[in-house]
Amino acid sequence: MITGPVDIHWAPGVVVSKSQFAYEQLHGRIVSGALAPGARLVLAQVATELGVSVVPVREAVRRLEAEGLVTFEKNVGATVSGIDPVEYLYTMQTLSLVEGAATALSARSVTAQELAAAREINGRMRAMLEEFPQHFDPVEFTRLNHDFHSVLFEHCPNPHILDLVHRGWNRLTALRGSTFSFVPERAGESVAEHERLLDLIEHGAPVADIELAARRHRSATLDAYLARTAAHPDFPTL
Amino acid sequence: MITGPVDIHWAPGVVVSKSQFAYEQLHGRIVSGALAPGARLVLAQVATELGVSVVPVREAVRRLEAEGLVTFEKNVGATVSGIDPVEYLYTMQTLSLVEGAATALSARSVTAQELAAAREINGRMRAMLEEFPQHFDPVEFTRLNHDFHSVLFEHCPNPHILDLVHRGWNRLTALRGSTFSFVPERAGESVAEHERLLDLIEHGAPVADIELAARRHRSATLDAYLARTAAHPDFPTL
DNA sequence: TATACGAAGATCGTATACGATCGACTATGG
DNA sequence: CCATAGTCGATCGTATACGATCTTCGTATA
Repeated sequence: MITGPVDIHWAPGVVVSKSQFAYEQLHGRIVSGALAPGARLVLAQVATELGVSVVPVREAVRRLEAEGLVTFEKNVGATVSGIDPVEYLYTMQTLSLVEGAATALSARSVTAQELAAAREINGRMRAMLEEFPQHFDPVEFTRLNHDFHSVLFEHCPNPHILDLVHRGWNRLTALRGSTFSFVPERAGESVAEHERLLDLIEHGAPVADIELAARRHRSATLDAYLARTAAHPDFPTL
Repeated sequence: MITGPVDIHWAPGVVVSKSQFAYEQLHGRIVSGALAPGARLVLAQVATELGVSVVPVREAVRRLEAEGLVTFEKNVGATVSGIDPVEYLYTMQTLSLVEGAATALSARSVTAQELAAAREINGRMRAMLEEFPQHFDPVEFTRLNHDFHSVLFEHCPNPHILDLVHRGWNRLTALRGSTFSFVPERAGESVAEHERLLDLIEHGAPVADIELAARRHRSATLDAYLARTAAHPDFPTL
């Protein structure tokens, strides 16, 4: 048996530890949906599958726990996190906050090409609604939605805020599936709001306006969700 | 030698694992300043001191790394994080964002007693400035400042946001020391801004106004810091 | 039948062992 | 004297071993 680090060679010259390898494997499978919420992660079993020992796996699982993708219970084990309505509310509200900020902080750095790319993506989203309204695919629509917003916040110069945005998106897409499967009525409004957001950015609107627009855009989706479930109507909002 | 979990009995009925124990020990020593930025954390050495083996210590260190209190370099080791001007900027900006939100979300839940307590704390801060201006103690002033703000954001109903606020404060106080040692000129303005913030909350001002006031209060301190260092004058702000 | 008790299996938490890696120091050649 | 290659010690990364704990399931008893 091989012992020691045995660094897996990733790209030429790049080596990753086994715990990093285990983390990336599990993270990928959770975010991609291959590991669905509720799936149990038995350390020894995962270790065997990945061809490493339990120690790196354990470390990977703890990292995933810190990101909210996995729930770890003492002396019991790890499962891929579920996300109940309350957790959904918390996560969406937090994402609304940090994504609004990231979008505003990025606004001045978005290039004309990127703006055009975002418009093109939004055009495809609109086309999905107008041309094939009877075959609306919420999964694909949600994916495009992610790509659209990525363009707008990826230039965020504050890596802490950007990291929080990524974590929020990961949690939502991995644990909740496609947003627009839950609130399809938001699809049309989203496309229109995207257009307004692009205009604000293009015309160099005050960053405060951009932040508010991006924030509202997301919290409106949360409101639509809450209206459906009628849960926590008195939860304070911003 | 004792092996196995050996759960330390904390309070009656409460048991914590050794990795939790190690985490709490290290976290406490870092936040309290007993372990200063730059201090090396040699796993085997820490393990001996705490009376556990290296595995739980390693896990604790990784948790601290995720919180930004420790820097862990592959195959080299862990050190208590320093915080350079750029990191300070990132952290303050993020804290400005989440603390503003947490304060606004808490505003409606703050009781009259708590409001009075906050006023009392702010009164002591004012007294420090007015009565003994020649013996201004920035450390004590910073502590009171923390207590003041804690009252205003601790009711935040969104635990994710509240957690981010705590992490931000921890990072700043542990790694940077007392804020008002760096920008003593902000002390007087802070007391005045606190008063305005309390008034807004007491009179039930719109949460958006409260959020903005709380956010500005913090970002003004950041601005004062940046004015001193003259670093990154073009960094985008909210 | 329902409940309480207890034993067995699965799984976790931790200790220990050891190869792998990095940084510093030393030696050697230019 | 400086640069470069080689060696050594300190420390990390991972594998393995094993006691501790939780859950489950069967059995006895009211």
